[in-house]
Amino acid sequence: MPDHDSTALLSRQTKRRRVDIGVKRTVGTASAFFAKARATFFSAMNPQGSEQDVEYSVVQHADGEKSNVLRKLLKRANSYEDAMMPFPGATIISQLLKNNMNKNGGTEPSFQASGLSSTGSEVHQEDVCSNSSRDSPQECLSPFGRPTMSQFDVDRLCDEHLRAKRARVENIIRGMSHSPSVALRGNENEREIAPQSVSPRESYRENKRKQKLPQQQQQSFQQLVSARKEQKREERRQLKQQLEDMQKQLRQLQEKFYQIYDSTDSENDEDGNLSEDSMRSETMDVRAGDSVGRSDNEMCELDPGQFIDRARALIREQEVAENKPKREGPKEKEQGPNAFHPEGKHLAETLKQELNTAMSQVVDTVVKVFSSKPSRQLPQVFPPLQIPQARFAVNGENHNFHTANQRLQCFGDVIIPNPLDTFGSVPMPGATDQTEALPLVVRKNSSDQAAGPAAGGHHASLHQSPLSATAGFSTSSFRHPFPLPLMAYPFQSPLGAPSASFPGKDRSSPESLDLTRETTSLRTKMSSHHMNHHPCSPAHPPSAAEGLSLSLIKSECGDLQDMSEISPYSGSAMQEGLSPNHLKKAKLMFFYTRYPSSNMLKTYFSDVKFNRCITSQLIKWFSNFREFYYIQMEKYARQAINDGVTSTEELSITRDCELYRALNMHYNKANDFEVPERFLEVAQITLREFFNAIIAGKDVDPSWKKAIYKVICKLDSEVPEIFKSPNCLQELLHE
DNA sequence: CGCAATCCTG
DNA sequence: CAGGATTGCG
Repeated sequence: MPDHDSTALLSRQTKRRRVDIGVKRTVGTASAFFAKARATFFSAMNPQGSEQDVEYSVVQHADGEKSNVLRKLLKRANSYEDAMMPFPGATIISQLLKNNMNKNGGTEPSFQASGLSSTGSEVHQEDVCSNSSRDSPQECLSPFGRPTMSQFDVDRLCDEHLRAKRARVENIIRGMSHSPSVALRGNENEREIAPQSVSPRESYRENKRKQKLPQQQQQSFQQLVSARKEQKREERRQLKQQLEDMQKQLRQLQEKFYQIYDSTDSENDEDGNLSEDSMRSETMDVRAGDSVGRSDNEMCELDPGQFIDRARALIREQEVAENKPKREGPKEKEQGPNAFHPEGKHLAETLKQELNTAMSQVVDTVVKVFSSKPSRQLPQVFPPLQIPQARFAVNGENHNFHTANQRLQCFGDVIIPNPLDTFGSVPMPGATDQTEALPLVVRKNSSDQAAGPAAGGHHASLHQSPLSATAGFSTSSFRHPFPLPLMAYPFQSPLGAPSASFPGKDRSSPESLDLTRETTSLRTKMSSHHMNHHPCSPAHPPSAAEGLSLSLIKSECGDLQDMSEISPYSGSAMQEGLSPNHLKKAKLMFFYTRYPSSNMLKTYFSDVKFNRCITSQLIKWFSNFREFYYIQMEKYARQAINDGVTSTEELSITRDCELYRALNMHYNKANDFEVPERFLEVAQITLREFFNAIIAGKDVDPSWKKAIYKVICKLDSEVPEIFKSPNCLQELLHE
């Protein structure tokens, strides 16, 4: 006779007996996989990537002269950009410009992307410092809080050339009565003095100190993540605004340009005006057309393709504006104004050329950034992603909004390797489009870079600097074990958005942050495992501890092995953690498969950057699902027995039975998913198995469930293809 | 030994 | 649901 006290029975049966049902272990993290990941990883560090960076920087420097022209004109844009600092990725153009502008200050926060080429990072650091100005510590950090990691020697190589060009351009600009030349010269002085007055060593030390700053900002990561969605939209909007702003500045320049014609060539008064007018009208036309599609709303939803078109239009507009005087001038007057004024001609040509080139470059860069990722045409520094392209084809979580975000996320990734963008290399942890916070799940140490091989090898520098090397940091001062660049981004965390609280603020009650349970777990884990190693951590306010939790967790997870795993840079579109949505998806998948293999999980969670932690967690999830499932089955079976049921025929599972409701409540709480019929069948079989086993008194055997497990594990059915889509939830639940 | 499944606990 | 413990396989 079965024990009527099921509770007692259960506890009695809970002798530590492994009920391994012998389900074949599908190992997705086999060594072969490691090898693959490693290969990818190394390929990511191939010298070509680094050299490419350098080349880019050279180009960029050569363009320095152009910045001088634009510098003044864009000054306002610059201040605007400052206002936007909180929005890291948003200031692509501004940053590009700033790169150039900063040249005069002798500081070159740009090209930090070179940090990617780890090998040179240390060597270059001295350069950086030799150039960094002592009185502006901020300059060692990018506006995004990213510490300056390296500086290319090419800076100096170009210096002479740049100065010559700069002098020329400045000369030209001085001729423009309305242009303030003070700022220019001031900058120039700075540039002349600052770099040489600081010894490289001193600067280096100083630089190192400064680099610690970002670490504290790590705390903002959580909020950052939660805010990323908002940020993306804001980012996009800001970027477009900047483009517009640049347009304005360009127009102003052009106006000045024509004013000069007026003042220097009174004879050509009419001509000049005409040209200007025509230019204006044309510009206005373009703008009028533009503005139609430029409402904030539309901008948010503007898809990269459109954006490219718009950018091209911008270029065209500029070209038109600049070519007009050239053609029309000579046309209306046999000999254009230029003919009479060689200097004016020179000015015109120079300005046109430089403006055109500079502007085109900027725009092209932005466009490239926008367009490259969606097509997965990543720069060489990025190893080919193994994730199926389909993932991106399917994007569009029902809302255009999400689509845009997903692309933006790509955007964030792409700018990383772009040496032209100082801040581009700032990782965009929130670069994912998910609305959920990053759980940061960690359980065991892991060394493999499973499915994320691609994601893995992005930043050579990160990979190259072994954690062990930086581990020394993580002592009393709670320094971050990561390579410094990693800590940077939290600074500018746009967190501002959703979680109004700012990262920098100390937070006595982390819970108020709407932290996910995972986060809490992390904290727990951290305290239980790492506090010893970080004597100071207990003293830190929750905020600080929290900031570290990510890195700590990750380092634990990575176990000092594959840096790519802990690199927030890993930057691909892959999520580094499992989100609540992933959990939900897993639960729904449970309706189809109770015993998914790790490979299957990788297939169906293709948007997740798999590593051992993630794999284990997913497996654990399904283990938990099974646990609940079997417990319910056993409970229900015993209940049926107690209710006098004697035949399995009487046991059936319908959509309105208690057991089903319990299961549905657990795996499909929102009840927004139609549970497949097959699941009912399996559940019924399971129930009957339990029933029969209990009736037969098999439950006296400590491992009596094992037989049932064996049966059930064969009943897995195919998971619908739609679950392979990262956005399957939206697609499934809105059908 | 690492991994995974399960059991158990919180 | 996660962490820890236990167990057993390869």
